[in-house]
Amino acid sequence: MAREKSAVKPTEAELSLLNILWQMGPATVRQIHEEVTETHKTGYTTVLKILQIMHEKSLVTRDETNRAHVYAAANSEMHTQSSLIKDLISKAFGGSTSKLVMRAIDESTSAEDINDIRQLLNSLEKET
Amino acid sequence: MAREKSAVKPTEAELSLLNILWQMGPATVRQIHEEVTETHKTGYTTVLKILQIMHEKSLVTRDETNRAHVYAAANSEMHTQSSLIKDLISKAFGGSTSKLVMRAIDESTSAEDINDIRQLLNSLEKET
DNA sequence: CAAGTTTTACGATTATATTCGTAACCACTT
DNA sequence: AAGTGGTTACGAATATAATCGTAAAACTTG
Repeated sequence: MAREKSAVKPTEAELSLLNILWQMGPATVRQIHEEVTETHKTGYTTVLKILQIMHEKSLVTRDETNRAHVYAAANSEMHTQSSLIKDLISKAFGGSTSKLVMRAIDESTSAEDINDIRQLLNSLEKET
Repeated sequence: MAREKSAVKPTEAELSLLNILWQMGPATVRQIHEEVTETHKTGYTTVLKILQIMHEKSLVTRDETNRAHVYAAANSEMHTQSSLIKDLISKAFGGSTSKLVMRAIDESTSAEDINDIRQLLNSLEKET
């Protein structure tokens, strides 16, 4: 059995590019660079290099049909978020989801957020 | 104005030592090494070095009264957990706490965890 | 086609993280 | 005082991450 989906954790720089890809959809290096450089000045080839590395790690797919390759996130935002949370829960919360949630919700959490969460819980209303 | 409490994010190795310190309380390198090596074989001087670096970063305090220095976590587990969550929320959840919580709670979350969270929400029952 | 532009490929550099070997240092024992 | 064992200090080696310069390749246009 081959290891296809080894859980690769994106680095910070990689995650920032993934955020852009999730927002924009498939994009060229130029498009991605223009977007990322809005908030964080960085060189074009830096972005290119990181995308190439992400491709090696299978964090992104690459369409080489045209000269300007088109990159796309290999995994959904949801999927990646879930794995990042699971990672944090195991490394800093002794594996307890409720501890993480309790720590996440503090005095600064907005009323809307709290209502959103309450509705989510209601939707899980099974027995017990 | 000096920067005393610059938000220093512990690395993975550092976090694993902090977990031990939170669990054991102040401890010597030897005690920490014995504990960490239970689950992850590593050299004594490796642990020592990491603790020295953490001391430079002010992640731990060091009592040099006795020959075997006694290290202690500089910040509480709660405080560190909060800052790690805030970091993740900003880097992977567009700043939305509720998105993180919703992603944290999934079908695999235990009934106990869900009840814990529900009770937490109830305790926040203000107006709104 | 020649010149200029855009893009990819690749390697070098720098920074940070992790690991460990060696030596110096200190305390205790004999 | 010499030896023994536990401790810290320090630097080196390795690994990973992030950045960018240079050049070759691919296309565009005059």
